[in-house]
Amino acid sequence: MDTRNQTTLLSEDEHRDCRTCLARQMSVCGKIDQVALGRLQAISRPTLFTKGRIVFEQDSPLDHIFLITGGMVKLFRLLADGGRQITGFLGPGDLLGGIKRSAGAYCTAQAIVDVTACVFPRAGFLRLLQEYPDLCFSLLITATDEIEAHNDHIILLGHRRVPQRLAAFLLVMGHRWKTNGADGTVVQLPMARTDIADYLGLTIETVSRAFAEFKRLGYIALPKTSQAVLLNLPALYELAGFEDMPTPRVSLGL
Amino acid sequence: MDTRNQTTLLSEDEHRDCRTCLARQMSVCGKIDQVALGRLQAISRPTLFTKGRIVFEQDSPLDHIFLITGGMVKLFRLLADGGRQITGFLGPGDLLGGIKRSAGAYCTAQAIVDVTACVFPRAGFLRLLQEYPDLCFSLLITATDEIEAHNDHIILLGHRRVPQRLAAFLLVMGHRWKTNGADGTVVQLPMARTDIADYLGLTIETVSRAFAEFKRLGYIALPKTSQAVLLNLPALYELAGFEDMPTPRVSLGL
DNA sequence: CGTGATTTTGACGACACTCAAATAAAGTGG
DNA sequence: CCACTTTATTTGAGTGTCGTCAAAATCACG
Repeated sequence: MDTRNQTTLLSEDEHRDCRTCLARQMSVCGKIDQVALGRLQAISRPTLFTKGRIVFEQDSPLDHIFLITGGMVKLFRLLADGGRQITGFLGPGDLLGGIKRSAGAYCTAQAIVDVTACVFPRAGFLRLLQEYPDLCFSLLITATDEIEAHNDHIILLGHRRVPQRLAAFLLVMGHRWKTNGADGTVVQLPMARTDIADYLGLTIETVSRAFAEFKRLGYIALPKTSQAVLLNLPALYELAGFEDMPTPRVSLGL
Repeated sequence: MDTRNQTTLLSEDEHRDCRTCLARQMSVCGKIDQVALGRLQAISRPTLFTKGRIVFEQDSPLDHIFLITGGMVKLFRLLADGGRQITGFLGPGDLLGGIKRSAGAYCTAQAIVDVTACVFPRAGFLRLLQEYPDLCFSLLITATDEIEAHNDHIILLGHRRVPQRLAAFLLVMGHRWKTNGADGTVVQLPMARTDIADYLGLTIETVSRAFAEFKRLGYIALPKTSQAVLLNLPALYELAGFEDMPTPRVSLGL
């Protein structure tokens, strides 16, 4: 995969004003007053990360904070034994970067499609955090939301078998990345099978077989490998163990 | 197990002043100024939860916040299929409760030994959070620490086999609950095998077999079922995949 | 259209789960 | 304090799910 430095600043006309930003309505910057928002925008640099680009790398310094406005990023940690655990897929509205630490990122962040993000210098962002308690509180809520999401993932890995894991994955993906107008039954899967496997704690073969089984049962269709159509939502909900979908939230990547 | 209401306020002489509290040096209350600390102590009710007592229950309102000063609590979530995932074991310095929500606790918290805790009314605690940004920021750091700890747990469940999981569990337990003077080679295990199993995503039989195998290999000794002595730390570190132990931190339970 | 990477399918084996029984520990009442 | 009950843990035997290894098919890209 191409991981060359393909970071570019977006030109002025591409740099939408915060007031018209789609990500804002769901993210932390949508929960602060005009003054704080102005200060935030003043230190932000809208940036494009092309597909495959490493946003930041595990164990390397983290001097920036990123607020994703478009595209998708995967977070993963490489293990000593050569394994790889993907800890999350992040999209519009999600925050990632050095909120906690300026050195030794816990994991690597990589764009799986072209990604646009507001980039803040860590120092400036933390200064705003001190000046605007609302922003700090908003981040605290985001962080506790993230802990809850991680708890769901822990349950998935600790107590669910293959079909249950894939069903939950498809439903969450369809729900969180619902594109305007879509009802969540057409799920875009921009990540590779390897990524899904490493996210669900499985092998690619097992993931592939699970997809095939879902097709055979008529639960889904796969017009493309990167696109699933959910044909039997009740069955998938049943498998995933969802009574109702979790309320929309934003993630906080480290 | 006895889960009757055995909550009692500690008498005045048992209620140690914050200035002499052992938990304070590691917890959030150790990172705020004297004024904020005074306000915090003013609304705190030191409370005893006897062994087996439910501190709060999954899906029930959460009108309090708890700061553990002694003992150990387990957090778990009951699943629709009858399963149970333990998401964490909390001890002195750890926070739990309704920081995010006043209704619908994510999981149940239960004392596995007698537990002492400072109990704060949620409303009052949140008010202090707004008035003292330092406290809010301190909690944010605690929350991001917790996210990182959950990431470790996700890796454990997603990519580790049985011996690796148990080795990691024993080392973390020995490290985090190190009693004064001890070097972390004598590990207290106040939780049942079932709890360890549900924490590590295994069955009790598998956990028991793993303990037996570690004994056979001379890695550990089990003077009592609730106490392990680590005899071969290098081997356990190797298995757990730890280069060095994570730095001490406090947890944040929801 | 051809090349390389990704995904799918197949055969086989191992690790961890299930079921079942024995042993050990903890709690209870005389 | 001891016999008894109950609960927790250990040990054993057999099974199934998912991982491993290998090859074929499909997809992406120039």
